[in-house]
Amino acid sequence: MSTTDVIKKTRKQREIEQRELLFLDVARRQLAEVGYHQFNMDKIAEETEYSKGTIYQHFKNKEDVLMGLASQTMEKRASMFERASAFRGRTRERIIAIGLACDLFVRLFPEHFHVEQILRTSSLWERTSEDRRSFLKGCEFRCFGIVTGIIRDSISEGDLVLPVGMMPEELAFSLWSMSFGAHLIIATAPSLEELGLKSPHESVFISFDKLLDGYQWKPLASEWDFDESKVSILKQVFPEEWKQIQKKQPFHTRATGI
Amino acid sequence: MSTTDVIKKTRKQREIEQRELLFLDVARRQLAEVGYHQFNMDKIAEETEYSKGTIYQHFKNKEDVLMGLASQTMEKRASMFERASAFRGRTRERIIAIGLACDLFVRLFPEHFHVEQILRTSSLWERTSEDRRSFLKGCEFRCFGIVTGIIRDSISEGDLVLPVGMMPEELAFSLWSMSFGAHLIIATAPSLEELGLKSPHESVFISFDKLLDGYQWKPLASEWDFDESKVSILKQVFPEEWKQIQKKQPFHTRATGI
DNA sequence: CTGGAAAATGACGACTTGTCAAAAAATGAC
DNA sequence: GTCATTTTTTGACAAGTCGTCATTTTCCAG
Repeated sequence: MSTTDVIKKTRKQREIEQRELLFLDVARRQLAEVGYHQFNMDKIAEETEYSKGTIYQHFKNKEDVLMGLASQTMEKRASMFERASAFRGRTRERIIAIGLACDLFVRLFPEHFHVEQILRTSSLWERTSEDRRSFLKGCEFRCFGIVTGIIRDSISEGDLVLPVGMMPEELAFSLWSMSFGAHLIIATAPSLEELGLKSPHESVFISFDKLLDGYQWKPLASEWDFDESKVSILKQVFPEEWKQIQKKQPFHTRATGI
Repeated sequence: MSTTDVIKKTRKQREIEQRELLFLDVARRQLAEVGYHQFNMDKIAEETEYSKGTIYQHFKNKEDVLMGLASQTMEKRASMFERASAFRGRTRERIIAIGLACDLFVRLFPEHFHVEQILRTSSLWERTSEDRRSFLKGCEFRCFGIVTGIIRDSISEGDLVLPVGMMPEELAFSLWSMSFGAHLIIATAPSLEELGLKSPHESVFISFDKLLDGYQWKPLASEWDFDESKVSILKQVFPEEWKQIQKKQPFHTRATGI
């Protein structure tokens, strides 16, 4: 009896988890298709062929659905950061790997990045469960911790000396700001072309390099071929993503030859 | 007759403009008070004591009201950029003046910055009039043009040499990314404190300096006291704003003595 | 089969947006 | 000052959305 109980319970639970994934999948696609303002619960109910009430058993409210999407999104980002950080090389290469992860993330999964934007602007946090809130905070912590970890490594390996009184977190914050700001502007500026920017994604890497040079993070750009490093990183830790992005729009660097 | 016509017409027009300002003032305050999701037309109608229909004579729809707010916001930012750019000093000081303008802008007028966030994330652009769209684009152009102008000046004065093939616009884009990204994260990250960031606004300036050092924008941070420059800039071009910000939360730099 | 528990449903109240026919106000000719 | 005409303002209303909850359906142990 206890065994059947357990089996049935887990089967039921699996069904429920399965369904939650279905809801989120459909929600993500619809969000991408119709946009934030047309996005509504009735459409999700219709497409999944469940009633609205059933959706509301999974999610407290509409914002909670978005928080569910955000959870998947941040999980994905964190896992990409972890892979990037695991690259075997100089610390500056590893931080570039993080930059590459960010680039791949926004270009391969624009829907995910869109969810991150919504997460930042709308006040979803107040209307969601504590569980989801803390999960999301955890992902942010993970990402941030990976970056500060690389920075700490670079200091202990003698590649980097921070200005007096400056904490690794502050540098991590700069990198975060630059990457996030750039990608956000790329995704939302009415017309970067008109402003004279042909390939903003490349610009991000250049400025990234200049910022690291500014901090004197060794080896400096003049002492090392980081374009080659990028290829190594792509081969080693993002082979799948590399293939995918080459179908979409390849990287423009000397080393990749394009 | 023609004269009375003109007088009456302008009086009426003045009334209408006046009313539009009233609507926007109330809208801005309510947006700040209740947030984006509680923000609605009925409340504006109630507080201004006009009917909803009258508001809809001024604005195509709710998004258009937000675009109206955004217009004022961007106008304000552009005017602050213009003042900053007029600072008489080295080109690197002038670009720091822009950074200072950004900092003052977000700290003194958080509601304005909030509108900019909404402008970027929600898709307001599609549902507004061509007039407002082009006005806003114009403001963005103005701001961007001021920054590229300073960069061009720095090149012609020999303070800066861009990497081969790099356009001034790309550097402007980096600065924009960093500033916007940092302020956005500050305004929306659930808890920067927990991540170990005590004074993120200062960090922005430090990274700004490092980025400029990375580009070898002369004079380098090691060759010049830019904290002193900041005080000069505040005195010269932002005296009013400086007073205001000192009431709220003063700057933390060596030169201001805090 | 069956009775009671668990899950699913969708009609409904509350609220918002944007419209438009009707009411009110302004205008100007006499 | 009056009144016909134009302009402006109004708010009731249709349409659409969120989130609830009484009712119905499904499930399953005995």
